[in-house]
Amino acid sequence: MAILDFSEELAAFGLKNTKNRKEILKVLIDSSQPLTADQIYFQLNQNGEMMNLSTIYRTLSTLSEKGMLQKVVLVDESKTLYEYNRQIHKHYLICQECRAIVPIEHCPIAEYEKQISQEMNFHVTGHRLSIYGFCQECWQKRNSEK
Amino acid sequence: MAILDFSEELAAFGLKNTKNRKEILKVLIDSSQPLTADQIYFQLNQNGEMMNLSTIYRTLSTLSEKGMLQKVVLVDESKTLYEYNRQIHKHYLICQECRAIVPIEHCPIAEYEKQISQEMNFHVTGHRLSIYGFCQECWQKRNSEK
DNA sequence: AAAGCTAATGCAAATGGTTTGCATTTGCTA
DNA sequence: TAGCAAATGCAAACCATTTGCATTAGCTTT
Repeated sequence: MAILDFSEELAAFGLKNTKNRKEILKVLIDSSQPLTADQIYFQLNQNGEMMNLSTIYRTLSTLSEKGMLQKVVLVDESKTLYEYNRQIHKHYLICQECRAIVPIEHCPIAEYEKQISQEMNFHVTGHRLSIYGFCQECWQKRNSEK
Repeated sequence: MAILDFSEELAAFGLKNTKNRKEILKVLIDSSQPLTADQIYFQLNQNGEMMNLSTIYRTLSTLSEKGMLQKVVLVDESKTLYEYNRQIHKHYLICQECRAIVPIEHCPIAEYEKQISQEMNFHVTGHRLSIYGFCQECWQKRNSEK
C-alpha cells in the first residue's frame, strides 16, 4: 500500500496540500509505469475525479521541480512521462513494438560516473539510461510472423 | 575532412541526391554537436543556403528513418536534436547550465545489455545514455558565485 | 539531349502537446 | 473566522513539428 499523506512534504516545499495534488500523486504512486499528462487525466476521470488538463500540467511541473516526481523522455515519443520519485535510481526497458516500459533498478554505471568526472573535467550530477528492444511477447510475435 | 558525396548511399535508400540534402548533411557532418532543426536552418542561412524549415524537418525525418542521422532527445529540452550517424556508438555529457553537449565514445554498458537480455526476457536492440552535470567552466562559475 | 514520371520542395495552414493570463476558488495563517 | 496568497478552471496562446497542395527538380527512359 502506498503513502497517502503528502501534507508534510508539500508543506516543506511551501506547497498547499490540495485535493488535486493528492489525487495526481495517488495515480502516479499506483502506476507501475511512468504516465503522460493525458493518461493521468483519463485515469482521474475513471476514478471520478474531474480535473482540468492545465492543472495536471501545472502540478506535474511543480512537483517535478521539487523532486517529488521524475520526468521521463523517450525517443520517438512526443509526450513527456512522469513517475513518482521513490528516490530509487532507475532505468527503463522500452519495447519498440508495444511501447511497454519496464523500470529496472540496477544501475550499471555508478562507477563509470566517477571515471567521467575525472577524465572529462565534468561535474556529474546524474544520468539517464534507457534500453530499447522488444519485450518477450512482441519478440515472439515478430518472429512467428516471418 | 568530411565525406561530401552521398549519392550512392542516398540512391541505395531510393532517395534523390538533392542540393538540400547535401547541404543539410554537410552542416551536420561539420558540427561537433547534435543540432536542432532551427539551428541547422540558421547555419544554412549563414552559408548562404536558403531553405524552408519544413524541408529541413522532412529531410531530418527521412534521413533518420534510413539511419543516416541519429536523433537525440534530452530532458528539459523541447526540441529534438540530430547528428550525423558515424556508426559510432556514443553517449553525451550535457551541461545543465550552458547546455553544452559533449559526445563521448566509450560505452560502459555493452556487457550489461547481455545480462538484461537474459535476466529480463527482453530482446535488447540498443540503448541511450546521457550524463548530466556541469562543465568545468560552469562549475567554477557556480562555485565562485557563492 | 529531351520528355515524362515521381519524389522533393516551398508555402501556408493545421496539429498537438504544453503553457499562460485572468478571474474565481481554496487552503493556510493570523 | 477573515484575509491573503497560492491553486484552479477556462479559454486562448504558444511553439515545435507536420501536412496538403501546387510547383519544381532529379532520374530514367526513350
